Amino acid sequence: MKLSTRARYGIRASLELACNYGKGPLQIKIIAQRQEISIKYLEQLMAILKSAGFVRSIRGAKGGYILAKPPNQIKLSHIFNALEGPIVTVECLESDQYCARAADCAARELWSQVQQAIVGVLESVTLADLAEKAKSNKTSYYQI
Amino acid sequence: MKLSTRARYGIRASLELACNYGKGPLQIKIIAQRQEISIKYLEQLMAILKSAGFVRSIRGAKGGYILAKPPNQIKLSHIFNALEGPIVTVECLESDQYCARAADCAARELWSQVQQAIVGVLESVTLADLAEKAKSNKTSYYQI
DNA sequence: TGCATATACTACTTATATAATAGGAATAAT
DNA sequence: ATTATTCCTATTATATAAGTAGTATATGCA
Repeated sequence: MKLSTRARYGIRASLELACNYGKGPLQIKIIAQRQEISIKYLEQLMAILKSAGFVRSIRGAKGGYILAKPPNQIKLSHIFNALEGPIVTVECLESDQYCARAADCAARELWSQVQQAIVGVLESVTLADLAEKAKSNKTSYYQI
Repeated sequence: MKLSTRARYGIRASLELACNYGKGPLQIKIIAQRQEISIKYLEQLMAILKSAGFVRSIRGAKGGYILAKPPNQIKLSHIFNALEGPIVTVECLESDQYCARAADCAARELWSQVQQAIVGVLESVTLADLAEKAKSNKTSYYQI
């Protein structure tokens, strides 16, 4: 039950952008260096975040990425969802029709509770919350 | 963020055993049939659960598997842990020494919260709880 | 205009884990 | 003996993650 690097890197990159909000574009190169992520790999993650509407890109010299919305309007659940797909612990939770036994399934209820717990946390935190915490921490590191 | 079949199948199999508790051994064949799991694959999962001490096996004709402890003494977190390894959303949570920035890392805090949420649910439910729910549900299906 | 700096796009590669499948050995009941 | 069961080990297929690579396109600035 480990998270993929997609979600981890993507959220760390978004956090960099949140901390840089209002200060102009931030280059992939810089983010990759600070967060120790492969530039080429991060490119792909940024493309995902861009097509999901969370970031805007500015091409060419002095270009880079900026958040498309204020950090306090971006919930972690949104970013997570864009990078890893919907938070679904088991497929049968996606639809009542998936399995004939869904209505009476005790295991399904369990996974539903787990899923709700995860969603609950990610829904309750915005990029602004995270950025504030990162900035208030001594060394301003926010890596994983 | 999907669970592996290991955890899903393994918990459903354990639930079968919990529902059969006190009624003698239950054969893999039966469990596999009820839960629509490959017999050979389930064999391997039961081996894991056995070496983790949750089930006992009785070999030979009329043999099968029984829970090694009463269902109310087996938390779902224990079974999950045996099948999927420790519930750790990111590696850096396993030790403070993993990453120099751990102490001040905002992202790490987030994943820690998510992890706690998951663990919280799985710690709060026992096999007995699940079995009771399964039995009280109309059709006695507890699949997925 | 030309050069340096960025992102954009697409394809490829590699490693790893999951999810089985298969065959036969060992054990126990009748 | 025969049948039913678990036990053990090896193999394989598939998917996904994670990263690498190369080239095209856009922009700022001297």
